[in-house]
Amino acid sequence: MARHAVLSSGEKIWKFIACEKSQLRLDLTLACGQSFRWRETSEGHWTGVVGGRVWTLTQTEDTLWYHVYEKNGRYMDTGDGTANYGVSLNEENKSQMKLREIVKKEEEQAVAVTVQNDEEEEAMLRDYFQLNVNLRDLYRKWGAADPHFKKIADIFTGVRMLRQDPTECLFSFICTSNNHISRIQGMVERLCQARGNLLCQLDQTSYYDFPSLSALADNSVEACLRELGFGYRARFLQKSAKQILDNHGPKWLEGLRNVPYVEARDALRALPGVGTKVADCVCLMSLDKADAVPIDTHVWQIAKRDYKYTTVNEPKNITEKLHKDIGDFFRKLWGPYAGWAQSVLFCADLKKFQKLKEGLHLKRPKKESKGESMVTCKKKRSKY
DNA sequence: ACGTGACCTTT
DNA sequence: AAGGTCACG
Repeated sequence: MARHAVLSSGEKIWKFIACEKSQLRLDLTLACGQSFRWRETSEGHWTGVVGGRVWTLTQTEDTLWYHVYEKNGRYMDTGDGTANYGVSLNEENKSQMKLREIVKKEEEQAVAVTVQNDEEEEAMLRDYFQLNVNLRDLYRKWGAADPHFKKIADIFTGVRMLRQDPTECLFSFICTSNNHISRIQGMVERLCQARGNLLCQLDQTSYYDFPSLSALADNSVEACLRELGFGYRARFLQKSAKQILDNHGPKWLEGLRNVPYVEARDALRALPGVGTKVADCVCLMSLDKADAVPIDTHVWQIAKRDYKYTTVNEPKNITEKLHKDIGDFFRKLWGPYAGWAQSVLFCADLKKFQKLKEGLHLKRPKKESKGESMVTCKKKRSKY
């Protein structure tokens, strides 16, 4: 059985893109809860599915290395040489000259196909990581406008917004309501396993594509997902898929990339299981709305704790008004890429990344947190 | 317009 | 209680 590629083994063909760690940190970007489909398959090596293909990524100081697997789980070599043999051998009547000519032409075609594949793969990664956006410049700008950001940013460099497939993003984030990351990861994995196409197997691990809208809209989906532990979200997923196909069509989600932020967000909110927060996540992470700032309980905590964000009559839960006000607050502070900046602070607040903060002296004393994924916010005594 | 509780399941 | 949403008053 095929194995996961490892850079140090040297036996595999790795391709690469020049990319500094200030522009991209795989460990932070792929594990901060934007996408739920990446796993660290060996140290510093991340394997996941993008664009219907299985990839392993790793990086050195100024290089992003990538490997794409064949659908059957074998490594992609220099092209499909095997497929060409039969054609040549069948031409028994050809002279040696003619045969050589054909073989040469086929080789050239194979090379051309390989080059074309390489270019396509690089383009896919550049698109997925949005490498045309200069993250270091953005950090500089955010840091200049916001001292707290600057303090965090020196450690949490390279946290970059992915440009995810809108269908995967929407249906993954419908799963996030009232939920935590570790469970969401398992649910999304089971969703792909149950309704997505098998792409390849590596080291006993099967990789599946994210299910299509029509696969998700199938009537059997709700019961199936309830069996798989999705709870009340099972119905939201099936109903949203059906509603999109019935009311808009299969290309609709992608089309929202060319629609203004608020309009796209409101369109998404019409779907079952999609409220303001989920809609903002989909806008930011898959629909090119860099100024969408998803406000969840943790971002609210961050706003209160680190930005002394206060409200006259503080509600128990996040209200629609609070969504807008906190969003506007951060958009004013960080500018048109506010959603990207927010994701840096969100990432820095994840419990699994707290060890990176050692040496950074925070105002608040360290306290053992019972929270699963986030640092709990210490309540202000004066308020009670 | 807000405030509240139910909703599935797991830690 | 977990990265909310929906249906009520």
